[in-house]
Amino acid sequence: MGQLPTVEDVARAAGVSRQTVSNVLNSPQIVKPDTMTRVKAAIAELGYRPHASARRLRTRKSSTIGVRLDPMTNGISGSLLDRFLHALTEQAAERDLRIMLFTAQGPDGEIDEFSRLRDGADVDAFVLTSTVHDDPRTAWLLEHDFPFVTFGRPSGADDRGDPIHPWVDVDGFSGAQQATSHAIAGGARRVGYIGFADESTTALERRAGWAAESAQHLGLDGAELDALSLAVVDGVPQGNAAALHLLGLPTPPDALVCASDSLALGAMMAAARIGRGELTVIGYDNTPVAAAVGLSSVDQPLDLVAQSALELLFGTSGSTIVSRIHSATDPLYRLLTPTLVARTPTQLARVETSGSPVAGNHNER
Amino acid sequence: MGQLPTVEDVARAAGVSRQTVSNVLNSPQIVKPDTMTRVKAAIAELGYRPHASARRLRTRKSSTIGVRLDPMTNGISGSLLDRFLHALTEQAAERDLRIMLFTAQGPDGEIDEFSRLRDGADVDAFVLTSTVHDDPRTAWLLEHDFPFVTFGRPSGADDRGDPIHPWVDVDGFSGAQQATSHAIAGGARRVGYIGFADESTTALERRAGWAAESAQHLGLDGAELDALSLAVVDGVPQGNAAALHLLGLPTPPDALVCASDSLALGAMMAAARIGRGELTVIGYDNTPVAAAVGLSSVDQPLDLVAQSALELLFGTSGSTIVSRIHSATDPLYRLLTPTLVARTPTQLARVETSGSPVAGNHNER
DNA sequence: GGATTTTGTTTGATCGTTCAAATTCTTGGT
DNA sequence: ACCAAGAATTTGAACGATCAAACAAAATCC
Repeated sequence: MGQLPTVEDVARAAGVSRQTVSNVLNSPQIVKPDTMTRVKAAIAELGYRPHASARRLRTRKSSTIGVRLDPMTNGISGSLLDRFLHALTEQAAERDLRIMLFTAQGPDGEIDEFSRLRDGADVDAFVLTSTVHDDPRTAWLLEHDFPFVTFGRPSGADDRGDPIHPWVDVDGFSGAQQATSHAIAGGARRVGYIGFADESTTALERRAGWAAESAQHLGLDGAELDALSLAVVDGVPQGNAAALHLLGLPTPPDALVCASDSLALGAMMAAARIGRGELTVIGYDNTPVAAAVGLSSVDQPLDLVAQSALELLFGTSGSTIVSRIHSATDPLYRLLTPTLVARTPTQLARVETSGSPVAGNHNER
Repeated sequence: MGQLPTVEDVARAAGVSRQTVSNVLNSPQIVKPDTMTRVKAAIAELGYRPHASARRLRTRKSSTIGVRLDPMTNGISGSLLDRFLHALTEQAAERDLRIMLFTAQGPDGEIDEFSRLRDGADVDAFVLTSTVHDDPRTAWLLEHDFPFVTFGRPSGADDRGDPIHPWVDVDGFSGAQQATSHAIAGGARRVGYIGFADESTTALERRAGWAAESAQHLGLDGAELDALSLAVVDGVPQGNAAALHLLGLPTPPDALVCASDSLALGAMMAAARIGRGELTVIGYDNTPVAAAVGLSSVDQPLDLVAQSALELLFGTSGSTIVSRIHSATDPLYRLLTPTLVARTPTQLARVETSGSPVAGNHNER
């Protein structure tokens, strides 16, 4: 077994020319059925596979998508992006696309990498995650007219009517609304909300979803809603503290909707501790932790997000970049709807049944 | 701005030949300082970057490492592999290597992908994770003489004296030992252990580390150790149940070492519920969850794992595969030592101080 | 100083594929 | 039967880089 077989070898074995072999692979419709089978047999027998780099050199496309691996571990919810990466890799495989990872220090470093990967013809497009307002990365890519999609809508702009670039996102309004609705269906009359302190679209949307549902079905006004909600930094301790605060109010909430599973986990623990283990707590992102502790959570359809992202770049099938003109029938974005995964808290449910709530205790040292 | 510049363009601009430009990039030491600067200036001015695919075609190397993205989300601990992926990507970037992801259904599908990526010259080597006993993947790669490293030692074989392939692993014995030692230092006299039910090297090692430390410093014999330990499937509910069992014994343990953070989280909750919130519980893998709930945990040095993996493939520097001959001075494996991250359970500790209000601000609007 | 090595640079060939144009084979109409 | 038009296939060139060998220039030797 010396060299790997090339088109030349296959051609000789099948008694045809190079180009016909190439046609069998790339333009099957123009080759006669007869020779088709003959060539295919030769390919199978020799175990031929096209040399990816040679093809890329000639066609000037890499069939590869660049994705930056975010250096910061975003705590529990960080796994969301990892799950997205999984989904993207799988969806990409179905189109014979590959995912190439890279890292970079800050936005400037990332733009450097963009430039390097573009000039080296390493990737055909980028998928960006965790974009921010006025992101310099999207600006650079737009300026250099290089294909990309973002997971997360461009904040601030008119992202629906006239999006400045393709994006995919999951409707946070709907997610929070569903969570709230579920709490109400479970008998809650006052649903509290623990959200993010930042001004991101995500943060605003989710709170708005909770507020709208609460206003419509529980008849709460703005002031009451403000009293029932808190905006904090994401994290378990923060969720814990926030829940303790809300539950300590004169008229405390009888359910809690949280903007992340981290916050929800903290809230869950707080509730259990002060003897309110029965309290409905709903998280967001449906992370493994939520599944592990039996926490209801809003699930983002990451498979669909990945699929939609590829559709925006490559069309409904194939692996060739489509230059997209924004049209009414075929918008430049996809807004997907999340679903609520309802769970019964296996862990903490036992707390209430096992009698007295625990006064947890000091750890020495 | 028409075409991207090529070596030809740079050569013309600098008044030299193609090859000299190539030498400046690949063999800087053989080119005269004078022309060197001239060529470099031309490169900078034209913004030239080598075309990766063309180079790959000629050199028959891709400077790319293939990594399979495991389809199953391994619960809380699954993020360990994601963190490894981050580390690997960063380490690879320092050597101008890239990571290419792929997915596959089962070992056979993965071998298919190996074959495809190898034949297409897409990757120079593979990094394998979560290998199993008699793994067909390593067998295939060895048979086809394709470079690879595994994260995780080949179980069963004489992995140290005469390893059948390069591997990197983290010493589970030491990790469990450190965890146990830490518990003893905290005053524990009977340290319980909740481990994995499978027969993997990992499972055996970690238990052995705990057992050795307990035997040496607490004077426990085999029977006592058996009574203090339990082997279960990984997961929060399992950890919970196991902890309840152990803590319900006539002479219960006064600390628990667990083989994963999932188990530890379950154990922690169980302890808190039955009024033993002060119980020392130690997890494994130092996942975000552990950090979030303030759980001491054994941290695997994933940066070092990644770095070592690349060293085994490419030597101490550079991006060219080295065919390695096993020698005593330069072993074919790396066994790394984990470290214990000691934490005080922030969540449960805060209960006792109980009063302190919320850190977050109210949401205005 | 001339022969010999060392060092630096250039030229043709090549990697494996697809494109573009040229060629041969089919088909069908009159 | 003939010729035009289409279908199927073949041939030369090109993608952008590096390799190998040839060449020119400078440094070393006796």
